[in-house]
Amino acid sequence: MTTTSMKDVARAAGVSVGTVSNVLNRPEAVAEDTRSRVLAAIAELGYVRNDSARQLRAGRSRTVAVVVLDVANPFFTDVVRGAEPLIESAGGVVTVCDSGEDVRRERRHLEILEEQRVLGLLITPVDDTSSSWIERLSGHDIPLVLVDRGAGRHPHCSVAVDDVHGGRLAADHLAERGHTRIAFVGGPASIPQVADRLAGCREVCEERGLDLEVFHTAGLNFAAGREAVEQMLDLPQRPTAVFCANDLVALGALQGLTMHGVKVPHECAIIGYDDIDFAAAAAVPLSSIRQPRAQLGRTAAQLLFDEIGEGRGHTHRNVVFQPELVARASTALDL
Amino acid sequence: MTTTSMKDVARAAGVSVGTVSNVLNRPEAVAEDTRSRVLAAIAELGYVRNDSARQLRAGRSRTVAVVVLDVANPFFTDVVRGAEPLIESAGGVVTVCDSGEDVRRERRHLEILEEQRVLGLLITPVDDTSSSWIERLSGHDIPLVLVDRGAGRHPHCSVAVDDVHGGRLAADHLAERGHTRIAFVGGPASIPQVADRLAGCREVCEERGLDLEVFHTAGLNFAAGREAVEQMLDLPQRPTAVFCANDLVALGALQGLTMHGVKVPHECAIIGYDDIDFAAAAAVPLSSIRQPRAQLGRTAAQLLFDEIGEGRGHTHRNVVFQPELVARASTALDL
DNA sequence: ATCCCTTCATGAATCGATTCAAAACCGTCG
DNA sequence: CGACGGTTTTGAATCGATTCATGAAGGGAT
Repeated sequence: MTTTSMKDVARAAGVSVGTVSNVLNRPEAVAEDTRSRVLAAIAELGYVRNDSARQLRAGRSRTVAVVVLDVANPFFTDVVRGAEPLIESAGGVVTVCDSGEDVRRERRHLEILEEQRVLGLLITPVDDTSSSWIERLSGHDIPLVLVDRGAGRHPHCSVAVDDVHGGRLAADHLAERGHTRIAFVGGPASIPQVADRLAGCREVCEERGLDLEVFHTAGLNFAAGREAVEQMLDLPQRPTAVFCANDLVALGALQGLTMHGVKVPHECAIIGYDDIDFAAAAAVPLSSIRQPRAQLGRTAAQLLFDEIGEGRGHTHRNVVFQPELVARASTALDL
Repeated sequence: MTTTSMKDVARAAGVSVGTVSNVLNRPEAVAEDTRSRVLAAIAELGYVRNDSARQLRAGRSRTVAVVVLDVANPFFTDVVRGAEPLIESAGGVVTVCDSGEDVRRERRHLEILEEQRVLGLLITPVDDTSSSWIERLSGHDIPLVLVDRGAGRHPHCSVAVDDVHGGRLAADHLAERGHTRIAFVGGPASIPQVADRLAGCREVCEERGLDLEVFHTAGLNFAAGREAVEQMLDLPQRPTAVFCANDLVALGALQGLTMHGVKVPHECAIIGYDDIDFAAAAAVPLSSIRQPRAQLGRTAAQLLFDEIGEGRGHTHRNVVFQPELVARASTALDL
């Protein structure tokens, strides 16, 4: 090994390792000239602290992991961006893990994070089967906050958005625009956000007596939306409006419809969910249900550090935000 | 601490710690019933390996870090997706660091990664001042591969796309569509990709005698594109075509122009760079210069593991891909 | 019964930083 | 000169997993 350790620095500076450690961690407790001698040795040798050793001693790492469903979805990157400043200013290091909406990938990440003894966790669980693993981490004293998801009866902090309400907003909006045959596109159904948004939509459809056709997809991405509309177009009685579980799906649907010559919104309206930046810039500016993305992240980080700070005697908090409708051309009455 | 260590497991199973370690790392070297006794104890106590201790002993972590300019840019998430499978199948753990096109953030990440003794690094450097830090890591035996960027005379592996050629492709295309007043939008100029794309564009403009107006932006994002066109519209002699340094900027520009009632492509054409999925789905489907995103990531990971495997006697390889033009409506002659 | 060989298990040494009780040092005052 | 108080420095113990030389146990063969 060519790696230089504290021992080498100590030797070069003619002091003990304890002193080198002090220079790094409590410089004020070291005499002026000793300190500069040590710093010189550090620079000279190009010494770099070994984080593994520090962590081993400390028993915890400084890492806060954010486990998201899809890093390529701007919704989640915005959530992460919202959380970062607070974490970093608290001396933490952010690491983002992408579960890809796959329980097995999620579990692999959680295993690794547990082995790494992370400081804490912000997680959007893939589905309900995630919870046993989450309880496990929590039982091993790893503080965590559920993101974009209520805690239900589980003993955790959480920040969520009322997805059922969001689903209602979308359906109400379509109903008010005169649509009576509605398609819902999204999946897998095991993802709570998908289920809730659909539930809200379904409530409204039943209350108002609208037809609802559900298209379940394998994922919440571009391709899924494009494929779903292909199926939809084969239907004898084609829906006149599509509610997509998120904006990526909606943009895919929009592209699919356009490719088949179906005019949006005249022949088929579309509404998405999340209101990512791309929604407003789409071929037909996309109506959507907006969630406070950055605020979700910021609040989650806040709750996490509250929990870390308060320790055992901590009372969990569950914050719920309300989504809002953003109406654009894709559901306009006429252009 | 409530954390259980190997010692606890050893005691519970009535064996030595060495044996527990063997069960975990070379199960075939342990007798059947001893092994199951140990595994039972592990399950019973809910024991979880301490990665810090492992790493300390091993001298390296299993983490491969990917340092990108902007995680919210689909270009980079696609590059990461391309690299992941290979890294994970080699037993590595991927961590993504976002420099946000900011040298200071980049440096902070590099410091931390060095302290963590990462296994290797895939990095898209922010600018040339990054290189001193990169040399430092490299000097400390951390293998790294430059991504989306040639190594120049630096002793590293790299995978890049010929950005000068890409810039030429874009400018040639606009020229062939009859444009003679061209705007370039992108920045900061210190980002090599931006500089190269501009250089290629400039070459063509000089060869063909086209007017070129350059708008430097502070970042390569949506907002930057929108703001740049605001300035452009104030010009007495407005350009008839815009070449944007990437698709995010182009989408922003498209939105800005549309908001001001400028018809694309009739009154102003736009061409972007990267050909992200959203480009094809834009308000006006965006012409762009396509790069092999996933392949960039895959190749980079491949080179990294080659270097790790070959050790000291490794010869660096520099792979360069060629970009290609994807013409869509945003530069169409007429609709 | 002896010797050899194979298969398993042991436990001490090691990685590098942190911590803290104890020691060293220095100036001052009685 | 010795005692004392305050400031610095020391060095051994510690965190938890891995490694490897050593040894024990079991099985055949002679």
